[in-house]
Amino acid sequence: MITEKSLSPDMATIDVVTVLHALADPVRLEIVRQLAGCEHSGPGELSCGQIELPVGKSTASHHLKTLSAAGITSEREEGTRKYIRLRRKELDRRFPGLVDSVLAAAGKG
Amino acid sequence: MITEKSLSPDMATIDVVTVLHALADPVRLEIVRQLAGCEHSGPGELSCGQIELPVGKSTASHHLKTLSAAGITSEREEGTRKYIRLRRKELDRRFPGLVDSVLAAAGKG
DNA sequence: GCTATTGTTCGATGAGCATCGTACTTACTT
DNA sequence: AAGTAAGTACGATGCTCATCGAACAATAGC
Repeated sequence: MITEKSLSPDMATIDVVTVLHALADPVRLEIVRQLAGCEHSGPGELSCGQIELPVGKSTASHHLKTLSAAGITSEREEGTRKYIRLRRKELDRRFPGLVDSVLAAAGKG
Repeated sequence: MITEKSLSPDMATIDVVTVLHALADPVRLEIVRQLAGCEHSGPGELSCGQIELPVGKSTASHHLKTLSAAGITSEREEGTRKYIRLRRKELDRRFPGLVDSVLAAAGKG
């Protein structure tokens, strides 16, 4: 069975401070990096388990919820798995250059 | 007397997460906005008192210290006043496009 | 010298949050 | 049906931090 759960907030209502706060965490930034990395070399989405993080499952779940609530990611359920992807297009339209510059910045040691 | 106190951290050592965290606060974002606003229509710097904020003096002082410690601003003392400015050039060189995109994003309701 | 003015420091307070482990739910597999 | 795999929910814990007011320090001006 394939369910579509679209709890992602409307882009027009999304606050910059919320986005910045969501990105201002090492674990969440790493999630975004991995999601961006699979955008052009994969299906553009990852299941929770495919994202490799230095924290436990429940903590990862918390961070993924934070990113989704901030409007940065969208989620899609399929069976027991949940697939996450960057809301790249919408983000770029609302906050031009933000994601790109943050990703470039995150790429630096 | 004119003192130069350069407590600003070296740009090369500055962490993206720290910068994002510093920007992820309404008050600090407003400070950055006002500093950016006076860059090309003024001396490029503001004293603490010239920055209008909806918080008390001690809180403003705390936020200014946070921005400086994150490498986003530099400070210059002159008498009893302290003048703050954006470290724009250095930031742009280390994190290209970041400040611009954040400022543009912050300009949206 | 006295008095504003400017900004910092300190202690307290209250809220938010990153983390963990355990228990639970749902779905897939055999 | 029984077991396993994938995530979520919950309660607890401890840290960080935004905020305030009051006291302090340093300088400028009269």
